[in-house]
Amino acid sequence: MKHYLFHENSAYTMQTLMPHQKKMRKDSRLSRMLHVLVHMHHQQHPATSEQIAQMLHTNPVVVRRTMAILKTQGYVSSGKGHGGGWTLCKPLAEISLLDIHKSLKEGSLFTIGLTDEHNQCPIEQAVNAAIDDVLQEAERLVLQRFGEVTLDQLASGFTGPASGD
Amino acid sequence: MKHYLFHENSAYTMQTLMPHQKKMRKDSRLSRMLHVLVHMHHQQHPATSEQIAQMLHTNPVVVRRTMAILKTQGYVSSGKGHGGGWTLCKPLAEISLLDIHKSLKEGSLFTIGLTDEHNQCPIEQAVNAAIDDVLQEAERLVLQRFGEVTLDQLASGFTGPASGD
DNA sequence: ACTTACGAAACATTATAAGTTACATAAAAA
DNA sequence: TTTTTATGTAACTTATAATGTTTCGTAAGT
Repeated sequence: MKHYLFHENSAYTMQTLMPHQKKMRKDSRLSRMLHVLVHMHHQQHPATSEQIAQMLHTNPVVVRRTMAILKTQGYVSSGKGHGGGWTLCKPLAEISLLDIHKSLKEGSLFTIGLTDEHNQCPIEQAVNAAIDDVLQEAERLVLQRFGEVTLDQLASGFTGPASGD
Repeated sequence: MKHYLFHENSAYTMQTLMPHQKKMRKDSRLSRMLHVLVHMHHQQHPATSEQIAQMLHTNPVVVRRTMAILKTQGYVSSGKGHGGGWTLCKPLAEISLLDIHKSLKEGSLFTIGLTDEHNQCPIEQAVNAAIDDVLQEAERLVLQRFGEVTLDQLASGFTGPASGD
């Protein structure tokens, strides 16, 4: 038989019912990599993982891990030893947000998931179809918009015509 | 000094560089609750957490936890003891996907996050603004679409005019 | 040779939905 | 009244993926 420790402050009800924002650990690799790539364009010499890590407030291993992905896609190259580091391989104008997003092979864009889709229940299927329709449409929109923005636009502070909304 | 055990199969490189889909634990509460609400409409007597749990392939506590949120919003009520359980309080036609989505107070819709937004770096700000613009537009789309679908439409297998696309 | 920097493995941390166990409480039935 | 049924809730566990960290190997330049 288990022994439970009970605290005075109610915990779960707070977390479940109270209207506060949840803060899931998000995938910030896209944001980070875009930031890095634009910076790289502004300097002539290679950027070391150490320097990039300081810029991103993280550590060099995390930087290498993510940059390695972009390397396989040909967006950056790396050099070892003195004077080594990361170098941009393409002009910013030829890299879109979509390119980097796809390179990072992030999983689903959404935190919302469907229930088991192999279920035979027609109601569940209708529910899943309805949600999925919407999410797929939204994803298409995101990918399209990402494809329209190239990194040179970010470099000059230009964020697109819909910026102000 | 730490001692490391090295295995034969390379692990990290596989996970980081190989193009396989990631499968994060998603928030399936929306899908589950919609499923439940439509089912509830099709039966006259209250549904117990136990029955619902079997339908959703989970357990009663998870059901109560999520249903409790919908209860605070007036979509369902609960009764204790014999003949108790959960009862639908509104006609399906008056409940939209958006209503339930908002009730669940899910955090950000997206798995993509921005890097620290208080940073002064104009490049980072431009990057974040560009990503955020797109995500906000996509979120507006999702909320709008969710608002257009009511649960009675799901009950009859109707998933909206954009279904086939 | 020495230093620098990437490459990579192994492990730790974090955050959140989901899952689970335990017990209290209320309501209907026996 | 006692028993059974069912919700209410706390506390704890698990699963998952990005992130963080330590350590060692390796290549390249000084």
